[in-house]
Amino acid sequence: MTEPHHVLTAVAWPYASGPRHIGHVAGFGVPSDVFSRYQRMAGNNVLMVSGTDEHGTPILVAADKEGVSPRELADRYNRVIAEDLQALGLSYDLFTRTTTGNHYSIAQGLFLGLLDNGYVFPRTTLGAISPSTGRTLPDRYIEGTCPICGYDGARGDQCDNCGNQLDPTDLINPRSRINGETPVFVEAEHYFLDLPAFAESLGSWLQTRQNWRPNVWKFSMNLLDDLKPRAITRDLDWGVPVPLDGWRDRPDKRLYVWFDAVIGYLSASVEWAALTGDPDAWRAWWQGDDVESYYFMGKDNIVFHAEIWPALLMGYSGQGDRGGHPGPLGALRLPTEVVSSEYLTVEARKISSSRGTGILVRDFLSRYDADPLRYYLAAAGPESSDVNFTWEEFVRRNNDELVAGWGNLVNRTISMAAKNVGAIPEPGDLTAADSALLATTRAAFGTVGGLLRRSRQKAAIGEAMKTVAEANKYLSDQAPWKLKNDDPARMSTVLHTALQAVDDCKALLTPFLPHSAQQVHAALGGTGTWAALPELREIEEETAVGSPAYTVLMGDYDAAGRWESVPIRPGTPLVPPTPIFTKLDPSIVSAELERLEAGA
RNA sequence: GGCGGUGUAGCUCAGCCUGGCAGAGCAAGCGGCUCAUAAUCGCUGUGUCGCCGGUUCAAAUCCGGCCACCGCUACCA
Repeated sequence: MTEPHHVLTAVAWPYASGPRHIGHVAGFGVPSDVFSRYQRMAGNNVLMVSGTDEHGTPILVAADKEGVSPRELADRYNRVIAEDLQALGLSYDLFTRTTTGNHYSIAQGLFLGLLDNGYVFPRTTLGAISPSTGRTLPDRYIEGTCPICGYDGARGDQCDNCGNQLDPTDLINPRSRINGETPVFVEAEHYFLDLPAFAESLGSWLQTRQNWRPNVWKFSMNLLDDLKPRAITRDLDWGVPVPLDGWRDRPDKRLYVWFDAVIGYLSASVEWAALTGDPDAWRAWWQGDDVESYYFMGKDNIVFHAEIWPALLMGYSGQGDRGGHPGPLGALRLPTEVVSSEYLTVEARKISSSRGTGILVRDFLSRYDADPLRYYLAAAGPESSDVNFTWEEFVRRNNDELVAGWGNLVNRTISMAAKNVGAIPEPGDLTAADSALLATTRAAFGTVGGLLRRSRQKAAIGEAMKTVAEANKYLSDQAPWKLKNDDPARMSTVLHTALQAVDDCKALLTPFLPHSAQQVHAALGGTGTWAALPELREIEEETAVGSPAYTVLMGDYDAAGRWESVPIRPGTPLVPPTPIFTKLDPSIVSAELERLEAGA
């Protein structure tokens, strides 16, 4: 791998039907940010993009329920979600939304490119329609009596009682779950993506991707066995218009939300380039020879990122089984890796059946800091299997690992140096123990970095915390507090060495804990920004859906710290620090459990 | 039904791809230190590695079968 190169971090788009819970950010948010921050520190050119996914039936249903327009609902939750992600310190180069004029035109451009290359075709299908609204009624919004087992609450796609898959036309007495009315089944013309026309090209591409997490790769390979054409338009009045004569102005035909949502990675990249004043800048992350792209999501999204999105990119680029030619934007690069997480459950044993309630990000951050949550999710997140979040474990990890391990190391080291020297002390000759500690922290940059490049984040933060333990052990062994009177020169050397180790640990932990890394940076006498944070910015633009302005998350992250041991400067003034992490009282566990039981 | 994942110490999990005396952290016990948010450092115990069978000199690891739980199954996004 030649460095520096261009790294696209493509983060799954949260659906703007409501506020998101910590399970969502465990799957896509924190892992993608840890990865991006590391890649930037390692000197690569990172573009991290995402946004809120704002089309589709669930948003219409939620909006109707509240008596607001879908746009108003999307506005509200776009704002809530963007603020939550900002509070977590997720370093998006652009977090935008799917209801921008730019996104509409890019999505339509991909549709036309695919049509032009023959990978999209029209077909008449029988679909369920809500008679009162004329909108497509997805299978899951239809319920009725199961024709197989007689269960009355069967859904249009599957019976929860007997587990059989159903077709909504099979149901006895079908009715809409939204308003109880009887759906009508009508023939309608829709466009389909010809997935079977990608069977060979997807298969040979996946064969080159065997370094993915094994479950993701196997799952993707299995999908190839049963590729069927998939509808990419719907009978809806909310979404991206279909860019064809006779369709464009129809209020009841839109691109299907999954189709426009995955295109968001590309449209957000283009939007970012336009916002930064260089409209072609996005091409470096989509068309260069040194491009790597990593897609972060929960496991329910594998099919879209390992199958459908690559098919769209191939089709547009003229690289499907039937060939073709690149669309107006040019040929586009396929994903380097699809990094999928499993699921985070919350207090599963105690709460599970009650209502499946989660913990909202906003709720969590109103009472606790972002870094302890980031720490928990990085150290104990659903990286390779489902994991269960418990408040007891959260308190333990915060108190015993963050506060007692890392926070205390920072505090004791800087306090001692500040009180006894008042500055970073000069080192004398290093003993074997001094050199060994520094060699350990320096080596950790290679170890931790290697694990992060391979999406092994739990192991990576474990290795970083191991260096913290080494530094604590070094202080116990060298006992600089005993040297104050007898050998002040040796004390200075020990403190210098320990402070250097703290500075190295700070760098190693920065991808995981940006907020506290910045505090440690300042406590060590550093100035300026070490770990940059995202900010909300207002964008003025006439969009296709009539909104004069919208909010995005952006940031300037390039000036931040480097992934290497940087020598500290003796003489830098130090003052006794204030603790960077807050110890939590164990009583919060029962308080939070009660809050959960109350069914927020 | 099909596909994928998970099952290892009291708890949370790593190890399995590439077989070699069963690991880490926490909790528990003992001791040291006192710079630090009573934080820290050292020592100590713990296992039918879900079950049954196979391959092998050797299996948590490879193969077959079974059980339990979780997820996906394409019109939720």
